[in-house]
Amino acid sequence: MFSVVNAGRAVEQRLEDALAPVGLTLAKFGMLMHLVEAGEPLSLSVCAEKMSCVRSNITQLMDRLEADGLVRREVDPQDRRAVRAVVTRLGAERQAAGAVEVAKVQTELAQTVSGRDRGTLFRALTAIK
Amino acid sequence: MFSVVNAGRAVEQRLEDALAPVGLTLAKFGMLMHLVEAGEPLSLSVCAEKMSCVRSNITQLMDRLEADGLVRREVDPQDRRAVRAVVTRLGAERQAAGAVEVAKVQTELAQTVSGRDRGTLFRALTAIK
DNA sequence: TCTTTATTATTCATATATGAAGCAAACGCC
DNA sequence: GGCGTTTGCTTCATATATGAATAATAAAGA
Repeated sequence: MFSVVNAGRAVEQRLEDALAPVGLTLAKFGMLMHLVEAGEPLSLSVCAEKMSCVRSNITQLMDRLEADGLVRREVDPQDRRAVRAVVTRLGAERQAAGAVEVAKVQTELAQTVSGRDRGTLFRALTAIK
Repeated sequence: MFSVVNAGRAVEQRLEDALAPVGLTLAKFGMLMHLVEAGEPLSLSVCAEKMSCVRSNITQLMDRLEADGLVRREVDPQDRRAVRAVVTRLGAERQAAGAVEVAKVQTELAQTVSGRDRGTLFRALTAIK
């Protein structure tokens, strides 16, 4: 049980280390990734769902992303309560650079686990909820 | 890769949920567990090693544990720079109660993963560093 | 011995995360 | 239309974590 927790933290740390030179954290990269994937501005509520976290966390994350110039807040004209996150040009570039680093980590980790075990691992881990 | 991170977080959350009714968090329980296991006061540096974290984190964790009355700070007479953490009676009781809850989670999780897969899972996960 | 270096803990700034409380806007219903 | 309820976001308090800077003490070396 603790090996699952430890492995999770180890992978997170490796991702953080890989993203740091690009100027991203795992949280920032994750948010940008979802936004780029969506291809359109997302309301902060939707962002919270995608990131599986509470909204107040997104408020703060957006503050930091906005301070970095990677995202812009935009009021939804249809629903004036809603705020939508728009990825800036710089944000998209940074996300792409981060994706390259993340892919490298993925490749490295793939070598740690044999191909035969990978399926078992994936099935077992996704069964944990 | 992300399945490892997600599974790790899911297990952490289950442990947090299981420990909450006892009045513990995972960090607090982990620290108490190491102290009880050691059977003697540990310096904060040693605590940081056991918890695999930075010392300033332990300073804060001890502040909270001390505020809860679960641990006491004691100056080491041999080395007046050092501070040792002593588990209180209440701390030991709380740790024992927490251990029961953690064991329950362990049992639940064991049922999620078939016996045959468990070995593979453990080997693969502990290989990730 | 006296000075330099290393170790120990704390403090501070910051990042990430949660949950409760609050405000503003939209929605439903009468 | 007006009123209560829900929704969307922010703010605040708190927990966990890191890393840099600092103070106090110990250890090593000239």
